[in-house]
Order: sequence, then C-alpha cells, then structure tokens
Amino acid sequence: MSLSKTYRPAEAETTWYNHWLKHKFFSSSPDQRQPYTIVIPPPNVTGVLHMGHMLNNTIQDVLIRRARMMGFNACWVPGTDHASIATEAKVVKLLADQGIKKADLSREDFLKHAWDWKEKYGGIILEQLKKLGASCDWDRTKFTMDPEMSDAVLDVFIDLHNKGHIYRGVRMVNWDPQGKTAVSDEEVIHKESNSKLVYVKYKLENSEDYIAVATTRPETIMGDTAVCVNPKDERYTHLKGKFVIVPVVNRKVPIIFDDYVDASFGTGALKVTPAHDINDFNLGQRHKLAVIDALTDEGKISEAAGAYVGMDRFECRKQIVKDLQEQGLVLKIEDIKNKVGYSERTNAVIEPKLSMQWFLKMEELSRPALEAVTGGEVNLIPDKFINTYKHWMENVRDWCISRQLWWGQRIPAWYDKAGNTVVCKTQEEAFLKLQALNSKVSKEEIKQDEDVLDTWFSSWLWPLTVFDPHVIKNGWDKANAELKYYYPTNDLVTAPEILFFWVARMIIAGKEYTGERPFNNVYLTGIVRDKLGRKMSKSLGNSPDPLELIEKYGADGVRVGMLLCSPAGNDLMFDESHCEQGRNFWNKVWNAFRLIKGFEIGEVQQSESAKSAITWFENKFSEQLNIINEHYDKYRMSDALMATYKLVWDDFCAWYLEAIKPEFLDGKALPIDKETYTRTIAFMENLLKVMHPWMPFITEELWHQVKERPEKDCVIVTEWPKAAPNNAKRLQTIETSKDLVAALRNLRQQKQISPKIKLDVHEKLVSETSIDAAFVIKLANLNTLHPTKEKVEGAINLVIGTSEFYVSLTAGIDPEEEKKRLVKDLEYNKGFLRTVQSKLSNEKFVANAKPEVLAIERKKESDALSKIKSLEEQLAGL
RNA sequence: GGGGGUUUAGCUCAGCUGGUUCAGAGCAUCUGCCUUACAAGCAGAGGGUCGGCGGUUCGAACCCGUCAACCCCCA
Repeated sequence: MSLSKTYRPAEAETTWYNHWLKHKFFSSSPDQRQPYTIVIPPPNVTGVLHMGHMLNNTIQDVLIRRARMMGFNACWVPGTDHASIATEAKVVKLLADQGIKKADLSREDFLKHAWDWKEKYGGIILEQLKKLGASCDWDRTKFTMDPEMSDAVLDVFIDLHNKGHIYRGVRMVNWDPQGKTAVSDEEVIHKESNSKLVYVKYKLENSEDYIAVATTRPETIMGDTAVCVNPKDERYTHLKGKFVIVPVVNRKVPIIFDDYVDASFGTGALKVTPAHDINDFNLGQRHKLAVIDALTDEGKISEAAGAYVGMDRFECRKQIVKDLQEQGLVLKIEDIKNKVGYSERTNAVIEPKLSMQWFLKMEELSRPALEAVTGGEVNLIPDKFINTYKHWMENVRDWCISRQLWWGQRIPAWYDKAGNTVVCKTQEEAFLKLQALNSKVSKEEIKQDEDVLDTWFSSWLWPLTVFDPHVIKNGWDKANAELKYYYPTNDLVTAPEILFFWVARMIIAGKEYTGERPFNNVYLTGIVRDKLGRKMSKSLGNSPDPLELIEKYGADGVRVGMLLCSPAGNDLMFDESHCEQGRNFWNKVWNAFRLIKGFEIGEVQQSESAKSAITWFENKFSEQLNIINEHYDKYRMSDALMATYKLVWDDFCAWYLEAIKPEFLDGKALPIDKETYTRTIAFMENLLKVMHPWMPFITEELWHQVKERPEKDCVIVTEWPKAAPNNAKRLQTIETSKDLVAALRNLRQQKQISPKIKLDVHEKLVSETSIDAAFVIKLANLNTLHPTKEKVEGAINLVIGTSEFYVSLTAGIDPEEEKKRLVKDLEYNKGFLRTVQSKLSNEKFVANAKPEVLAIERKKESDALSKIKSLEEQLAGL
C-alpha cells in the first residue's frame, strides 16, 4: 500500500462523504437504543453558507458524531426556513430584474415564481453543509413550508385563536415602507443618526403669542392633534384650557398636560401625533385625541394630511422646514444625535404606523417557558444567558404575528361584507361558520385575510413538526412513534441573538403542545467577528468565503480552526491563521502515520525505551481521555479540542513516537519489533477515534489505511474509546523524565553541544529513582545513565524537582559560568523560602488555613531547604 | 434611559471551591537546526502591575464597592 507524501483533502472529502452516505451512517430510525437528537436551526432557504453557519454546524456535527460513537441512536435533522421577508424580497428583486413588477402579478402567479425559485436555489445551502462534513440525516430534510408543516402552522393559529390567545387589533407597528410590511420589534435595528431638531412656533388661538415645539419629524405636523406639556412645568401653567393652531394646516388643537413630557428636552412642549409615534399614540389614548394618519403605506404624504399630498416623507421634511422658515415660524434648528430605527431586511427607515394586525397574547403562554429555564429544565450554556432570558420573559409583550407579504402561511381568517370574522382552514368551513352569524352571506363575498404569518410563527414548531406534523391536530397523547422517541431533543446549537425570536418561542410551543421542553440544552455560540471585532457581513466584505477556506485548508482544517478559538457564548474573533493551524494539525497527523507505516517489522528484541513508552502512553491516553470527556460534558468545545490536539501532537508525536522510533545504523533504519508495532497501531486507532468528531475526513482516510477493513468498518461508527484507570505514579515518573530531557537539551543548547554527541549522566540516588532511565537515554541521546551515591567530580549538576543529576562533559567546565548559574538558582530558592517561611511564621495563617494547605507549605519549606543545602555544597566544591 | 456581558502575554483564550513553584495554554515573536515522518517541521528562549482605585481576608486574577473602556440586548 503506497501512501502519498501529503494528504489531499479534496479527494478524501468526496470519497468518504459518499461512502458514509452509501452506507447510510447518518440515517436514524427509532430503535431500542437511547436517542441523541439535534434539530438544525434551519438556515434561510435564500441563504448561502457564511461563517456563522460554519461555526454552528461544526459544533453540531462534533456533538452528533461523538454521540454516535458513544452508542446513541444519533439523529440530526436538517432543513430550511422559508424566511418570508428575505425570500420575498429576493424573488421581488429577481422579477424586477426581468422587468416584472410584483404589483402586476396575482398572488397565485407570484407564489408560482417564488416556488420555482425555491426549487431551483433552495437546496444550495444544504449542499454546502455537506462540504463541511455535516452528518445530517438527509432523508429527513424538512422545509418550513412543506404542505404538512404549513398545515401544522395553521392548526396552531386556529387552536390558539380558539383558546382566546390570538386577537386582532389596531396597534402601532413598525412599518417598513419599502417592504410594505409590518416588522417585529426584533427586526428593527436602532442606529445613532445625525438629525435636525427644528423649533417650530405654534401660535395660540386668536393671539400672536406662540408656544415653541421642538421636533425631529416636521413632516408629521399635519398629523398633530395636540400639543402636550408637563403639568409641573411652570412656563406653561397659564395655558391650561387654551388651544394652538397647527402650522401648515391651520388646525385648532388643544394644549394638554401630561407627566410623560420631559420638561428639559427641547422647549418642554411636545407636538402630539398619535398616528406616527408610539408614545404619542399612548398619549392620544389617554387624552382621547383624534388620529390623523398623514402617511401612506409607501411612506408618502397621504390625502388625510391635507398638504404636500404624494410627496416622499424625507423630501417633505426638507420642504416643510423651508416653507415654515419663509413664514417665519422656525425659531432655530439644532443638530442632535438620536436613534432611528431601520428595517433589518430592507434597511428602510421604519415608520411607526397604526394598522390592523393579528397578535398573540404572550403573558400566560410564556410563563411555563420562563419556569423551564429558571427551574433548570432547559439548560442555557453558558448560563449567563439565564438572566437575559428571564428579563425578557418577564417583560414580554404581545407578539404581532401578521405580515403583509405573500410568501408564507396565509392567515386562516375569513371575512364577510357585514364585518364578521371566522377562523378556520377552508373556505367551505368559513362559509358554514359565517352563515351561522349572517344568514345572508354568499360564498362569493367571503374573503380570506391577505396577510401571512410571521416566519417565527412556523419555526417555533420546528422540533415538533419535523417529527410529527400532525401533533397539533392529534394532540401529544396521539403523537407518532417518531416524536415520542426523539422528543425532547438533546442539544440545540444556535446564536444568542435569536434566543428570544426562536429559542424562547420553541419552549413556549413545546410546553403548550406537549407539556415537555423541546430540548435539554441550548448551546449558544458567539457571533463570528473579524480580527478588528467587526461583525462579519456581506456589506462590509470582511467575511471569507467558507467554501474557499475549505478548498484551501481542507474541511478538517477549517473545522479545527473555527473551534480552536470559540469560547461558548462569547464572540469569536475569526482569523484565517486559525485554519492554518488546523491544516498544520492534520498534516502532523498524516506524517505521524507515514512514520508508523514506514516501520519495517523484524524479529528483534523490544527496546527498553519502547517498553517504557508503551506503558506510559496507555496511562497518558486514559488520563487525557477522561479530561476530554469532561470537557465535552461541560460543553467546553475549545478545551476538548485543545486537549485532543496536545495529546496527539505533544504526547504521541513528540514523546511517544520519538521513544519507540528505531535507531539508524549505517544510514538505514533498523527494524521495529512486532509487539511495539502492534501496540502503536492500536494507539493510533484510539487517537483516530478521539480526533474523528473534529476531523472526520482525514481520520476516516487513515482508519482505512491503518489496516485492510471491510467497507462498513468505519471510524464514524466505531466505538468511542473507554478510559482505563491510570497509574499516577507511572505518569509522574515520565513527567520528571521529560523535565530531565528538557534540561539536558537546554544544556546542549547553552554549551553548544550537538544533539548527536552522546552524554553520560549520573543520578544521585537517595532511595528510589524518580525517572525512567531507558526513556531518558533514548530521548536525550545518552550513553549511560547510572545511579551514584557519590558526587561526580568535574560534572555539571542539574536539579530536577528534588532529584539531582550529574552531567559529565568532555569539554571543560567553566567554573565562573557554573558559579553564576548556581548563584542565580540559589537566590531564587532563598527568595522562595522566605515567602514560604513568612507564611508559616504567621500565626493567623497557621491557625486558619486548611490542614492540606498547611502540609503543602511545610513540604515546600523542607524541599527548599534541602535544595539550598545542595546548591551551597556545590558552590563550595567549585 | 433600563438590563446583561467583557477586560489576564503581541493575538485568541483557560484559570472550575479564594490556598500546589499560580500567573497558564495555543498561536505569533526571537535564537539555533534542511537531525531520513513532518520547515505546514524540530529544539530552546523571552514576554504579563490579571483594566484603575479602594475594601474584606492569615491569604485575592477569583469575593465586595467604585470608576473607566468596549460589546450585546431592550426602550
């Protein structure tokens, strides 16, 4: 079997991914094993893979692969989200490029285009996930608008409506004039902006006196129905019961008094425009003011405004100030900074707008979901998010669930001309229901609500409906076997920014429809940022293309690179150099394997150093495996990876392989004994297993290179290694030996002694040896390592821990240099002794410290004393 | 304005119950090596007032207070 000099990721990735698919290693169906389930956060169907997905899905894949190896029935359910706003925007743009306007299309025609688009491009992101190595059960792929999934969404709407949780009402919503839809509070991004604060004179009725009003939104003046001041503001108390004239439209409106107004802002007088500001709307409700909607859905001045009709809102803002200035009604204009809301999707300035929307009452529904998290039924990782979650859930507001779009689940509400509303799935049902309310209703006049439901109103059912779309209708008791088996799922991996949008709502839906939590643990990843701490985004152009990275560093390299620097719940400062490190890691593994494969097995005696290394490494492996398992259990992904990395690179490659490597004789490597070879292969196999979740491809490749195996014998489905109890003393002996080796290497460096020259070393033996001689001889390239009771004359003294060693050098020793070294060491130890002794002479310390701590301090003292004694003896002997 | 978080080496982060020679890891840097698996490597070294100040304690990176900077969420 020939092994190429370098690993070629692209080839291996294709080969093994197809191999895994062929043998259906990713697929899962209920059986007697315990399930381990993850549902993917469904990426937008319009999406292309970005760094956030990479991070997210790599973590999920690591978790699922390890669970699979640990013997769980691992099931990772993939799918996509219909993302109504994003997708509709995309389709509208695509049609516009073809010269087709959405307004010219019927709803049906538009949806046909949208579905065509989805069929054509909707699977791209899932294909990209395969490149990353994601081991999803692709046969289970779902889409939030699959007919059955959509049906469940309507079932929920109807059910919650019947239960009285859903109502329709006029509310102030965030209106996106470009998308022509209401967007949720969460989809509004507030950005600091430079604005102008315009001071406008509002004349008192029948008077030349005026009251000055400061506004950043002069274009809404036509919608003013009052001016409001603080009742405690003495500047205005004399105006009680008076009226002012609104400029431009010359409307007479009352001066009202309300605590809401901040007397210190602007002039202390506020123009009240109930249709265009949420606070003004609340004021209007309290003071029973008229509502004049001065803007159209497109963000233009409306007929109702009575002036500037049809003008764009921003143009009007400029124009009206100019006109008011000409009329002498502008006192001054200030530059100020304020927060302006922008639509997350279209980036248009959000307009607060009154409109008829559907709402879900949240207070009652969210209570069990709050308790699920505060009570520890659902764990948030890291748990610092519990506070954030709690704060949000305790102040939850009703959820506006209607959207003025076509792409999505159309609201199953039906209206007749008489103004009756019924909620049900079909027109036939609606007809029957409406007939009961209005005997004269005709089938033709019945109209379905034009709006669709918020996307989150479908994705909050995701963990339920991917297994059983009928559970809403049938009830939890009659849920199918799949849902009963896989639900609640184990881990959810997602971004903290959608903790409320999605995670909280899934818990709400889960609690409402099953009485159970949807998942046990929620692992919250950070946001992927660039080196400068900026969020990676398309518009900044600072995001690398994940597929290019995979091409450059291999999927394994990118996976390792992502996770090396990803603290749970904290943002991740991504830098390509991490992928380089990932690539270097697989390269190291490849070369280690090349070394092993290159060994020639012969009928030779097992070397002493190999014997030592083997017993040591089996202990080391167990010790580290325990640590790795612990990191996994606590979801410390980077730590688990780093422990694996060091086990492979440092312990296995740098120490173990160097210890067993046969010597060279006359430029030819000597053969290795069979026992050592077999044990080494076994170690390699165990390492491949623990590396597999991080680097699935190269480990599978090597798994099959290690020995001939049947096709189905793959590392992906092999058993996770079991830790044996480890021998702490054995580990300590090698640790001390490594320290001695390092000290000898350091000495070579200082004295310019080539690593090829063999040294002679003596260990000053008091009782038991503290090192493994064979191991040290091999790794430090010694001639001999003998015990001695006497001081060795003319040798350099090394102190490792509490043991002493003499290194005989053929080259002379410079006494001055030696003296310097010893004095430095002595000084350090004396200083150390002082701090220990000052502690021990402190009565309060001795009285209060725990006995173990005290014992440690006493040991430190005696060790330091003996070290100082030995150093002083050496100095005297020079 | 309200809530939450972060601040430890040049960079990215650990530090779990306050106590081990506890100030750590990886990367980067510097020095020496193309030593027959690997220069994508090997060997060695340097590098920090644990954001500032104050307090609690025999003892503080860790607990408390306060100030500062940055980030996130919600108004």
